[in-house]
Amino acid sequence: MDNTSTDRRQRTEEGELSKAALERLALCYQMATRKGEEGQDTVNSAELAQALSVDPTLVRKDMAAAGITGRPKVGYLVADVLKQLDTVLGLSSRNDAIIVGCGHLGAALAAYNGFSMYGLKVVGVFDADFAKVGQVLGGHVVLPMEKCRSLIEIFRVEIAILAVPVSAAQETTDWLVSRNIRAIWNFAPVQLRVPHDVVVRNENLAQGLAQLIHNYNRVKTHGPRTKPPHA
Amino acid sequence: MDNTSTDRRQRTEEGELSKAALERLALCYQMATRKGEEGQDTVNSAELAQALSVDPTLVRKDMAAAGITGRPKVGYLVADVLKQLDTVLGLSSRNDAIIVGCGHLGAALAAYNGFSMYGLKVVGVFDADFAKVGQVLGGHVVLPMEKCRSLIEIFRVEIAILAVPVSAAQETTDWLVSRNIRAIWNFAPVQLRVPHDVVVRNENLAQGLAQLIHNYNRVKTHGPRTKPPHA
DNA sequence: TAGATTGTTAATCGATTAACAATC
DNA sequence: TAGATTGTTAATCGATTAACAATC
Repeated sequence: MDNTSTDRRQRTEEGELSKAALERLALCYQMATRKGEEGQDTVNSAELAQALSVDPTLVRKDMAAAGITGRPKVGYLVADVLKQLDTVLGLSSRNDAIIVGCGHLGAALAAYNGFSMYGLKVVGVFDADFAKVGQVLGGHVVLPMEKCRSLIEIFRVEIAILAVPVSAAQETTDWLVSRNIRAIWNFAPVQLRVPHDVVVRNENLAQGLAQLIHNYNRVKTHGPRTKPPHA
Repeated sequence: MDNTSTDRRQRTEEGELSKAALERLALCYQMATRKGEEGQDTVNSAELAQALSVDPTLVRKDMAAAGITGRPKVGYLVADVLKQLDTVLGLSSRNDAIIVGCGHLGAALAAYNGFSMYGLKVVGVFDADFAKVGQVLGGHVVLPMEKCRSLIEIFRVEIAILAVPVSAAQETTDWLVSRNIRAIWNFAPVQLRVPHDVVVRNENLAQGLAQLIHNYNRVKTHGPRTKPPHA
């Protein structure tokens, strides 16, 4: 064969990754990071599949969709996986973000230092409650909402982490959108209404909990699923 | 037709709700709660569908699968929806749980008071780090791991909320499982290995973030999806 | 009654899996 | 070369949507 890797690069762009595929790829990224730390420089689809409890074919298909090519008999180069997924998952891009709402969850998020790994830099933390203004959370001084507008403009922030109560969520969202926020990581258990060009990711903890409890009760009553994931 | 509603009740049990369906139903539950608070006593599939950005038919199918019957021209009784979803989502069951790991996230979870709504009662909060032991978080005194075993036995706890670092996650899980924990709400970004009869729900924030950023970048580059959700 | 809304069956669509060819 | 592992095409499966009948 006469090509090395240059001409198949285009495919990367067109692949419409499904939500499920994206989740699996994020997991693959984590696995690959781990493998790298352990000194391995390749991973194969079987290992990844086992860790994700899915079919190896599916992993290979996801890899292909993400524009990652492996080598027969070898697997995927960890370096390739990390580099390409960096791009596909958009992890390599640097983005500024603000946190709005400093209840317990907002405070935890403000103090969480794992975001930087994903290219997110928190440049401001806001709360409407004056009692909270001035507190220091994870190196950030909590600012009043009045300051939010100018900060968004100065840093050209387009990403907001929303951790306000349900009652304020929609209103705050509308305000943020009108100030040019284009992506919202929503921790309030409401379905936000936003224009089509604004991206929302809901992190609905109550929903996650409900699902856990449901499955727990199901297993308790009916026993574990007949078909074990991948023993 | 000659039946009222008694004989179609059985169906409730067999319906294998998919993960996606479960998520939608959890959202329906929230919507119905809201409607109830606003004084409405019915909701129809169109309203719900709009709020969830899905097809009305899908809502009706989910309702049917959950064993909820509506009335033509009226919709679903809010009371019916809440009562039946209480059961289906297992919200009405009361369960004791422990929180393991009291970093920022664990602390936020310990202080979060929304769990009780879902029938979960936190009966103990633990950390391996002695520096954290004795702190009070949301009304709970942080206990050392040594106390964990007996507390699990005394309360017959089967649900654990895991908020330890990645490095400790699998080990802690193995320990908890050996002590008879049967459901784990996992906040560490690792895929835990557990026996088939143990239920795990992953709340992988990094994964959520990766997805948000990916979509944000996509929209920024290619513009919003051609097919608007449900304008 | 006429109209609105549910409930269900059939059609479509997309995602996963199986089979196998390609290739290092 | 023989064997392992990727990559791809075809088959299956499940979930969503469309069409329409049932019913309040």
